[in-house]
Amino acid sequence: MAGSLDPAYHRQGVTVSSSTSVSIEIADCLLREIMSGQYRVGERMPSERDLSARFGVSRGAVREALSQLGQQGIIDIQPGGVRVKRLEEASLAVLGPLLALEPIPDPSLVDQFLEIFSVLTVLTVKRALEQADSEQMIQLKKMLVDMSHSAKDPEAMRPHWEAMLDYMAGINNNLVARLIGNDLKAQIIGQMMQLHIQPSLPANSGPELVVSLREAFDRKDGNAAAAAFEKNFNELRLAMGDALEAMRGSIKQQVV
Amino acid sequence: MAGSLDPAYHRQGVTVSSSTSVSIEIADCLLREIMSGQYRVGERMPSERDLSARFGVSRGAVREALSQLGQQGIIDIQPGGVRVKRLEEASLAVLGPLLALEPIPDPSLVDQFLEIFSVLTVLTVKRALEQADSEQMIQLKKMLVDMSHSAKDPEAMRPHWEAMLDYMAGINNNLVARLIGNDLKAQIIGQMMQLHIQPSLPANSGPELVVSLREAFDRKDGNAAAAAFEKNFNELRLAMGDALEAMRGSIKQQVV
DNA sequence: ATCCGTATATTGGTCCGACCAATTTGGTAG
DNA sequence: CTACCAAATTGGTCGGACCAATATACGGAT
Repeated sequence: MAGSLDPAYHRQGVTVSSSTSVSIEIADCLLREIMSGQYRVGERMPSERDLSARFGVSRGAVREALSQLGQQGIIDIQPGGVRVKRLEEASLAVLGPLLALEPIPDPSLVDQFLEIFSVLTVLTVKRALEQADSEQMIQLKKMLVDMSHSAKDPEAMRPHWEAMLDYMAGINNNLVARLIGNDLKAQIIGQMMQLHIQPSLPANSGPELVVSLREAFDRKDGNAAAAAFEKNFNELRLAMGDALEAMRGSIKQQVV
Repeated sequence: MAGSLDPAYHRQGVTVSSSTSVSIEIADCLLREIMSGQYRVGERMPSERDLSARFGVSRGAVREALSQLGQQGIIDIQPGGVRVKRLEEASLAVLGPLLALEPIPDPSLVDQFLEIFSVLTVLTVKRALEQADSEQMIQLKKMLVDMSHSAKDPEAMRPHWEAMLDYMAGINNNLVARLIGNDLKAQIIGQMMQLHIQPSLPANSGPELVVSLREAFDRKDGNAAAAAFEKNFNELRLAMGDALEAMRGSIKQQVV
């Protein structure tokens, strides 16, 4: 029974998005098995043929699944056998699947993500203000005005928040930072949205950010603007931690 | 002829590592075509069947190649057709192939990488010293002593440098930072090593780092240690830029 | 008993041909 | 011009087959 993939499960799918291909399911299942320590690091995994037999799918599907895990850097796939690598050797692409393993994302992992995201954002903001020309500064101030209109409502403010950071990322044309940001957003924020996790920020958080940014923009002070965002991120980290802990507490109710 | 993959090319391979599988070659070729703007963003690419016919390989191989590019986030692969995405939407995994497209890595891209790597390292160092227990501090000081013995030779110092950062990454157990670091190292540093790019740091760079770190370690001052590494990174960025420019200048000689 | 080289078995990489389901596309009727 | 429907296209999967590289087990030499 272990690891079998009966048609019913295949059709249904756990979440609303039932458009999971077989290979993705296999990859997810294998990732779970690896993370549960079922295969020791460095040890050989079952062959593609064995896996295809065990899951009742074709070898091609298993192959695609293994290819995904290989690109995520959690297995080393070579002629002669597939070997499990240490998690520390993996690629950033494992983060998403890793968080998806449990219904509630690991709070510490989310906090780690936010810390990194904060640092990258701070750098982007700093550089953006340093490099912005007068026209871009006008645009930024314009966006800040739009943002100020919904500063009291964190949920309504977020689109403006994201738009401004995206615009700044465009000014500070650092492709590496952008790519990392894409990965982090795609892998984590997407899941948080799916779970409807809405951390409750302090009521004065938004207005304070707007005020600090206005001042920083007027002086074209990158460090000040960066500090404002950093403060905002720190508040977000605290709120997110509380929100996740709250969800953890209420999960038993859902199970019943 | 365009885009064909004759057996001779397959056998030979450009670099020393001739163990490139067909699917990887296809992926590389397609990436070049995409980056050269051959397919407009959002537009449909040739079908898997067309590509397999054009390259003279099986559809399975093309499929694996497309799967790789899909995981790198540069194409969106759905039933109905494969579409090209914007580079800004891609994943961090494209960095390696992107740098490998040209014989000499793009200096500005390398500098962007170093800036990000610097920021992440600074954070890691700061947190590591904040969280280190007494035993770990002893180990750090021990590593610093080893480092000081080869401080004058940048090349001999690098292993100690990496070992210390790796140990600090272990103390500051931030998996996200670690995974990003893995990706960046694997994708960029590997290629730099392969090209034997050795930026010439200022002679006093190493000793200065050692002195600053010793002082910071004694005070268990994370900010000071982080600042020392940041200074070191800034010097590295300058030196790396010079080295790459020099290589760019001498490349014409190689071509002749 | 230990070590080492060879032969066999296993494994990943590729190929071919086929079918299905979803999407796209084009045309047709309103 | 729009809305809708049917055919063509496309990705996803399947099964079987062969090859080259690797791993493993066996047998001989020390």
